[in-house]
Amino acid sequence: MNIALSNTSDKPIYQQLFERISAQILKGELENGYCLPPIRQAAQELSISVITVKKAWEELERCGLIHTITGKGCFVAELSSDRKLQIRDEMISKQMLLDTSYYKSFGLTLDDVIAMLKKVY
Amino acid sequence: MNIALSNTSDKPIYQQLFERISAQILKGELENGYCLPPIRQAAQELSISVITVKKAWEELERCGLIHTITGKGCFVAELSSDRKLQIRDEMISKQMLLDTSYYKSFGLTLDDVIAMLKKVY
DNA sequence: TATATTGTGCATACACGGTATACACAATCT
DNA sequence: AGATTGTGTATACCGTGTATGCACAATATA
Repeated sequence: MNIALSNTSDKPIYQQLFERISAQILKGELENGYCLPPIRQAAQELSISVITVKKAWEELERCGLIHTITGKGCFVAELSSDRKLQIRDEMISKQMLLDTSYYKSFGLTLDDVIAMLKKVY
Repeated sequence: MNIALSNTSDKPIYQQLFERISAQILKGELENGYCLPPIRQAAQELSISVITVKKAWEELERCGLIHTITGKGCFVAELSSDRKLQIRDEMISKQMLLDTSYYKSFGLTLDDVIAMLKKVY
């Protein structure tokens, strides 16, 4: 649970937590079958509420990234590398759709965005 | 005031309104010196509260896109085309910085993002 | 000058989401 | 049986977004 959370961020804590863990899973930093720390322990380590951790875990389960067994714990799902890439692309492209609609509303073309992206990235 | 607002959007109404107006100004659809409708009238037309309109107008003023004269109204600032492009790029790149940090956290390279962008845009 | 219009400021209120605490219950492990 | 872990629920607090209403300041107009 080496995760830095910001309470001043525009994003809620459970969202930040979800994004961090899902990124770790999809990048293979958390192995298939790995048992996540108990929600109480995670809550204590991160100095947040159990409910907040739970919410993040629920999001992970909804995305098929972990599976939960009551009384045992929460485990990283068994996913192939290809499947992980697929899920990652789905998540990113979904977000990118929102991001680009903003760019478009200001009249930017694809080339405009790419040019600006090269400066920023 | 031909603006469609969504109350189910993730973004607050005043934010949506701000983005729409600022885009119209920066694209030159609203001419320099143009007088925006009175906040009460705008509120009524859009079926929202005066405060919400006010908040959007304040954001516009903070960005230097309009100037307000108490008792007269709110007017589109006198900006050159170059200045408008500059402001636009500042606004977009600022947002893009946040967007890309999300992409990066999932391990995407610049080429990854560009490739996905071409599909989505 | 008087009235209307417009922007400003403040008080109040409500809804919702995010967060926290605490307790009880279910499932599992030892 | 007792400890651990996940689940569910009730309660509460706070900040933000939103709405309503009223009073005030500045301007325009008759």
